[in-house]
Amino acid sequence: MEVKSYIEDLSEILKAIGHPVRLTIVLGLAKKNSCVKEIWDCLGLPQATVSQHLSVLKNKKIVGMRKLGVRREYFISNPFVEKIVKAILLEE
Amino acid sequence: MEVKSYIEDLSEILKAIGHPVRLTIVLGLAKKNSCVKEIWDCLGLPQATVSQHLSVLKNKKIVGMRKLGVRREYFISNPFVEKIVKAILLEE
DNA sequence: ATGATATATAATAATATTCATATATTTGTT
DNA sequence: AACAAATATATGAATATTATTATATATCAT
Repeated sequence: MEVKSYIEDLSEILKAIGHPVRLTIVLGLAKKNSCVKEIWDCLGLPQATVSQHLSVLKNKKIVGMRKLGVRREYFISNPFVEKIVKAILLEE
Repeated sequence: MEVKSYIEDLSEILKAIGHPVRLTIVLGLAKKNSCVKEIWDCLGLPQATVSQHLSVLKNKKIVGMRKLGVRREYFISNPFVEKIVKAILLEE
């Protein structure tokens, strides 16, 4: 099991949200928790693409997931990312 | 000349600092403006590697540069990145 | 002008990321 | 049990990133 430094962890988080689709997903989740279908309907992207990006975010513990029947509801679960999101939303 | 959306610009910035070496450089610059030699002495990395990473940061307008004789002094020039750096330094 | 120091750039091989397509799983409904 | 809907995973080709090595440029001192 690999051990990562604080800097490595942080840079992986920044890199994960440093992708236009994933950043859009995260900013969207900041406004409203959503299931996959809502996200790809909204972004006009293939379902698999959205699932793949969500999976990246989930692996880095940036988002969490709740099962609601067949649906999966995603939400931001990382306080540092929430801070960044707030900084972005203030800038707009 | 390519036109980029706000989200694309932001995600490129996050991606640029989402690399362990570049994040280390940026966090270091937040404490003290430095020239290239100080940075690679300090990080134990080849000079070319540091120059290349600085060049990535410069292209994204994350850092600026001042000539001081043979030396080049780098400094953070992006307010959004400064906000993120502050958020990180508060977390430690 | 020559040499030394600091930095930048070019070229490239190794590696990682991305997106699309196809397929598999899971859950609810009939 | 069979089907449909929502989501996840596997595979692979195209592309991008990374680190290394070698070379080039710029500035200062002699």
